[in-house]
Amino acid sequence: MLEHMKIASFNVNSIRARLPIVTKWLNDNQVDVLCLQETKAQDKDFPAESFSDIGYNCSFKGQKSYNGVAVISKHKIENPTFGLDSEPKDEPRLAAARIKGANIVNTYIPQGFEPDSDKFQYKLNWYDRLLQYLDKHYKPGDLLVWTGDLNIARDDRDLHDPEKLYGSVCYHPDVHKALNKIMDWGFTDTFRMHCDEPAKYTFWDYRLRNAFKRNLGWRLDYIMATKPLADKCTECIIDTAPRQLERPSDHTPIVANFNI
DNA sequence: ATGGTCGGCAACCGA
Repeated sequence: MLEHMKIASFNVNSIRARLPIVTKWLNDNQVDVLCLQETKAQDKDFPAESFSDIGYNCSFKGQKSYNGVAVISKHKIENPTFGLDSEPKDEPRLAAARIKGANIVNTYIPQGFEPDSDKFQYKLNWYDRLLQYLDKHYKPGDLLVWTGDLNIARDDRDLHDPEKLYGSVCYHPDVHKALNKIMDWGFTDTFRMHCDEPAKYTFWDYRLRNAFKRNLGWRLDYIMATKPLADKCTECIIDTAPRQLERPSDHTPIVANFNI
């Protein structure tokens, strides 16, 4: 591990549409690792050269139109892998790697559509399969970061209207149960280590008028760490600076700093 | 406000 390691997560909603925002953000912030979700590009179309030009390596898995994950790193990306162990593997939803001795699992978890749909059952099942995956490949005592767009707001502080939205696919007792099973395996929510305030969001729906300005948002993006790493987490912040630029994503980055 | 806006990609799907 480095003496100092900054890890970030950003759902970009198309890496090609957001390339100027992402490269500017990397130049400004110089994080060690940036995990991306919803890159929405096939591998042949991923702009890897734009990252190597500014000193970053990348590992990515995409598909046409939907999903897609990437790990962007200043350091060597060791043993990059994609997807869950069981079928369907959903490779464009999970990227894992080892960087400077830290294990990284970057996920774009299914949104779930509606509570009574097959897609919601698929989301719940995805969480179960992710727990099996984590338990097979890692131990709670490992240096492990699980990050990404988890498509869940954890509690009333994490969404703008918890009463109205309770029971919707990203704020539902079943997804809370599924996420808490993984948290109980051995993760700490690094943002909540440092901030217990409500209304700190990482996502604002494009479909709500002036959602960002009115702060009608959700906290859906997380940096979870196992105890050995969480003990070293000195800071975790949500960076809304990219929201001020042209054509922002509907999400904004979250960044955690770890000191050895 | 039971609406609304994005991105991909070429008619709608997904969020």
